[in-house]
Amino acid sequence: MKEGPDIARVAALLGDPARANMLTALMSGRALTAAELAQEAGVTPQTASSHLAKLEAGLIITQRKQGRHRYFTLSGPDIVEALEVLMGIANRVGHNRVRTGPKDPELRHARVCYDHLAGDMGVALFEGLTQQGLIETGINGVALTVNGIEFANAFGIDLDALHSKRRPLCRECLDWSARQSHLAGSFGAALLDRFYDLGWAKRVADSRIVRFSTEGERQFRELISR
Amino acid sequence: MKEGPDIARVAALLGDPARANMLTALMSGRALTAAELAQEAGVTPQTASSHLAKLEAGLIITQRKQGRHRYFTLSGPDIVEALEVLMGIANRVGHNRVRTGPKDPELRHARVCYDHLAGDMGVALFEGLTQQGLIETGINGVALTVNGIEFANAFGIDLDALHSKRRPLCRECLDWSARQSHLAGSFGAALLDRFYDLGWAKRVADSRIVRFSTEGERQFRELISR
DNA sequence: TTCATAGTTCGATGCTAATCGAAGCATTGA
DNA sequence: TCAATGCTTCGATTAGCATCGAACTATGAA
Repeated sequence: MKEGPDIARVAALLGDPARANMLTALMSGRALTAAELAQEAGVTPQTASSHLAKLEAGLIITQRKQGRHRYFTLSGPDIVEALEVLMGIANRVGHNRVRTGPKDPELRHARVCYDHLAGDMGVALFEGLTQQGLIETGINGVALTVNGIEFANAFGIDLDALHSKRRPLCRECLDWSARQSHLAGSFGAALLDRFYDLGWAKRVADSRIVRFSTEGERQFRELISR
Repeated sequence: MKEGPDIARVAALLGDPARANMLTALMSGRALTAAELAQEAGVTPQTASSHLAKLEAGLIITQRKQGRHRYFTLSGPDIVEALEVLMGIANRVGHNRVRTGPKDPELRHARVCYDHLAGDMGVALFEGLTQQGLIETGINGVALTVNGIEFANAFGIDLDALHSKRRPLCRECLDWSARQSHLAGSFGAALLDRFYDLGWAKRVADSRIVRFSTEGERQFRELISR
């Protein structure tokens, strides 16, 4: 027989559309209930239950019972890493889900993509940071420059805390509405969190829309065009 | 509906045992023929052909026709990355088969992981440097100690030049054959470069194997056990 | 107790995909 | 030209698994 870690078993667990949808929904780090995950995946609760049982048996996710809810989370940062690498490959080889996107202008303007900013604002952020020499795109992907590290600290982002995670700091993510890159990875996520904290933007409930306040958007524009 | 890269499609391609075996065989960097891959996967040539067609259609591998042979290679370094991450997960969750890591003993001994040294030699390097107090592992990752800086200068590594790059100087990287850490980051890469320069080791063409000369390995052992 | 909500288990169904034998191309060498 | 090798295509079989309706368990609230 063959030797080595059984990657097929793990990959097969990620290789079902319903399960992949659930897992990407969990990438935000938030714990979600079985019902929420079922809706996220577009399947009935029974089907979701079966998938969740498989993912748990495979130690991809863990669950925590609380009252009559069951909260699921990814079992470790390596799962996030795997999902991000797979997203990168899917982008490269052009395996994108093509759906005639909702024409909702707010969604096109600013929305969350897992846990970071996407849409026109996300693309603007990526371009602004690049223009200012704060991030650089090389053969190994995107990375913070020395100036970028300074910028992050000044903006109130604890890079050490992010570094300690296994997840890559910066990563490109193809924007489906703008067809350009926006910034993913733990730094991308931290930036969006900071925008929330500063009160520049809020997430609209039950939607992927990120709504910037007038003042918030002004300050955001200033930040990326400094 | 959903947006974004279609992870499931890519993961499903990696999620079949036969295909996963083929892909891991290709991780060595060598181009292999359809027949070799069939044997590696333990399936008949017909079945292998079908799998290879799928992998090629999914742009996971590429083929090169040469005479009546067809040589297959992975389509990019991101595939290697994905396989390594998946191996890490499989290890963590205990989805193992008999032995870990690459089959080829030379690959297990010393190979490149992107641009730094991995395998038994890589792990030995990491341990040796730690033992001598040249690097230290803290909550924020690995860092050079004062003695380590001295060591680096004495060994002919220009730390200032490395510092100017945006890439972290030291970084831990889990070795998938030895299941222990080896040293990545720009310092890890610089060390390997230095080994090449000193003639201690050479990279084997069309492969990830790093081959140390007898004398080179002796000096390497001395360096890390001083 | 009774009802509502959250989630699971069971069973049936239907689809997909892996597998291999047999036959078919294509290339090379004699 | 013929034979051998390397690989693919075709067809049939099989097995696994995703899916959902229906029924069941568990928790909480009235």
